[in-house]
Amino acid sequence: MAGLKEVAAASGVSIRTVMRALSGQGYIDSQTRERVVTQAQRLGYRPNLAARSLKTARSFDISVVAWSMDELHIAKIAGLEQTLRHAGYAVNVLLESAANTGGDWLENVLLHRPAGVALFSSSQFHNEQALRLLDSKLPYIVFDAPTGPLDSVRIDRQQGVYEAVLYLAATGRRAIAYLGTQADRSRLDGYLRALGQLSRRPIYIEQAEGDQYAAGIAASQRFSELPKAKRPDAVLAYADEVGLGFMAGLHERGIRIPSDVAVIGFDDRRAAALSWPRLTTVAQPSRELGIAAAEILLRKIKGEAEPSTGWSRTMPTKLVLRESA
Amino acid sequence: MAGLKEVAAASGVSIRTVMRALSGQGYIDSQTRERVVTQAQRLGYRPNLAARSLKTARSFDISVVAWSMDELHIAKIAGLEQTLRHAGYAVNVLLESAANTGGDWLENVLLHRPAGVALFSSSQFHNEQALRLLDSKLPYIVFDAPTGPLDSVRIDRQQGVYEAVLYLAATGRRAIAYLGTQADRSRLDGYLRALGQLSRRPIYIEQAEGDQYAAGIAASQRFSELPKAKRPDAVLAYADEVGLGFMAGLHERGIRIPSDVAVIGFDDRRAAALSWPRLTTVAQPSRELGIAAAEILLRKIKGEAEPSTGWSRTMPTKLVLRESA
DNA sequence: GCATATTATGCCAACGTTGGCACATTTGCT
DNA sequence: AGCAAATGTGCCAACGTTGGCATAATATGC
Repeated sequence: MAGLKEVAAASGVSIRTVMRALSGQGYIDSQTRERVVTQAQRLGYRPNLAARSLKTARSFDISVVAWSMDELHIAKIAGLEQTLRHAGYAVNVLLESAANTGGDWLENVLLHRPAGVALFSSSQFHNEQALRLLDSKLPYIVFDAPTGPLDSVRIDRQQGVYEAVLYLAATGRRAIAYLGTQADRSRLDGYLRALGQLSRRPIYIEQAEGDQYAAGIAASQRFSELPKAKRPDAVLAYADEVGLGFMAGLHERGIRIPSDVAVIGFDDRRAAALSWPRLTTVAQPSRELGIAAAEILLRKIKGEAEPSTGWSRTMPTKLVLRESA
Repeated sequence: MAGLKEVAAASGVSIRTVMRALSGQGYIDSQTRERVVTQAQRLGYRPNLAARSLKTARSFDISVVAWSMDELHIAKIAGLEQTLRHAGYAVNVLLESAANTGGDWLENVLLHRPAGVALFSSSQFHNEQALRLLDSKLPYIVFDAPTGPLDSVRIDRQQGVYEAVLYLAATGRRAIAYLGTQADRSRLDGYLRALGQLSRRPIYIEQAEGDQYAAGIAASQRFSELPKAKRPDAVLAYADEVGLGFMAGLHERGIRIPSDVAVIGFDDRRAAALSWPRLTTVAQPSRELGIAAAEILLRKIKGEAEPSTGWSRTMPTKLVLRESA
């Protein structure tokens, strides 16, 4: 309710002086400052952010754009929000699911003139869509963008899988299979790299399309049809959901985990810690990813240089050991 | 980049006329309008929201405040966001976890002068905290507030549990136990109401404090120590996590689900659909809750009456049938 | 005591939009 | 033709903050 004007009147000084007292910039008598600050407090002065944005032609909003909200996004957003808020920015969420206005997402973002944008990559935003960020000249960061010209924070999937496979080998597993699709190279490459190092031949269990849990169950069926001697004794699943489905199918068929087969998932969804046995999995440092994204965004906003190196950042995963492996 | 001024210059009319052309309010020659609209399009006119907010003294932001992001919040936020965006509002997220600035959450909200606030109730925001919303005079809605003076959208937990128990009885279960704490009355009341109707005596399995999954496992231990004849053949768990822990413990002890014991959870977390067997559970209509909250907020903002009835809304749950019961 | 920094304060315009008001033009009616 | 109503357009002030500039008061150096 109270603006600079009211505070000025109450303290018997001009608006300009109130500004100086509150912003701490420029010369000001310390007694005057104290008097003004007291009055501001008493009157409950709150700067009008709209007026400030109008005048300074810059905003303190960051738009976070995602196709849909996913459990995996949340921790990232939390880290992002925390960091940005510390820096005085507010986080604005735009969910671009099909159900929404149908307007163009970027147009929607630009309308709000945010100081920056964070985009969650997904099949809907891949490249053609996301590349438009470059034209917009807005400071931006993309979560988990595919390799390309976009600045992005990513996790090292390849390395994550690599380490998981080595862990399985270290715990005495002889035949380690990869349950996934050929589409995602990074995970597959990690698997192949590890097997190469172990001088073993890869074993593929193809993941069916569609629902991942169902695909896991389907895979367990094919698995159980193998003669016992030829069954892998460890499976690295493309994602937690696949791994959980696979485990469910194994339970159904009386195959024991981890004694008969060890299973490792990927993502560390909450469900991985609530299954039986609890699923060992490769976790992303989600909160840290969010923080890293925020920091990049803030540096971009400040206009710090380093254009040559780009702003991408890849972070390591962490193997979360539970009972399934 | 282009403002009303530029569009006005390009179309050879005054700013005021451009406004009329674009807002569609007041008299305007249709040819002029067309010309102006064309120019606006060509120049990529985007209204300056800050200027608008400043001038009209109202904003089109809604602050969503939560202590932390939770899987269960997301779907609600999605529904909320969708509805609010349709109405021209943007959703602003404030996470008030301990890690944050330490500033007062309400102060933070007020600083942004949102058109309204949606608060996710939690132990941190219970009553003393949330009641301050009333003083703020801001349009607000609380998700899942405890019974009290606050306008809120809630689910009918009592009825949800009631129906779940009746379902268990209908499928031939004779001894239906309640695994939970005495603290939460609504669920317990639903259980008691159902048992009363069935003329059966309640069976309690006390849920330990702390981690819910662990509490479920602990409960399964006590359960398995009962002589077989005295074991309940159905368990209604306070929450999915408890139920999942309970199931895990039963697996460990060779007790079969659902043949020996049926288990029903509460919440329909994602993990409930990824367990083995998949957990039957009481689901909240999350998206609809979000939409309902948004609608209430919008009506409050519009200043529609009905102060006598309040704005609370309770919505029914839905029993999601899976294999665990 | 005077000139010159230094410190302290105030005035004013501007950001882009909006709404009140006034003016100009056209239409409809007697 | 005359007058009122309806239609079309423009001017101007204001929202609260900010930054440039000017002025006033005090301190510093000779």
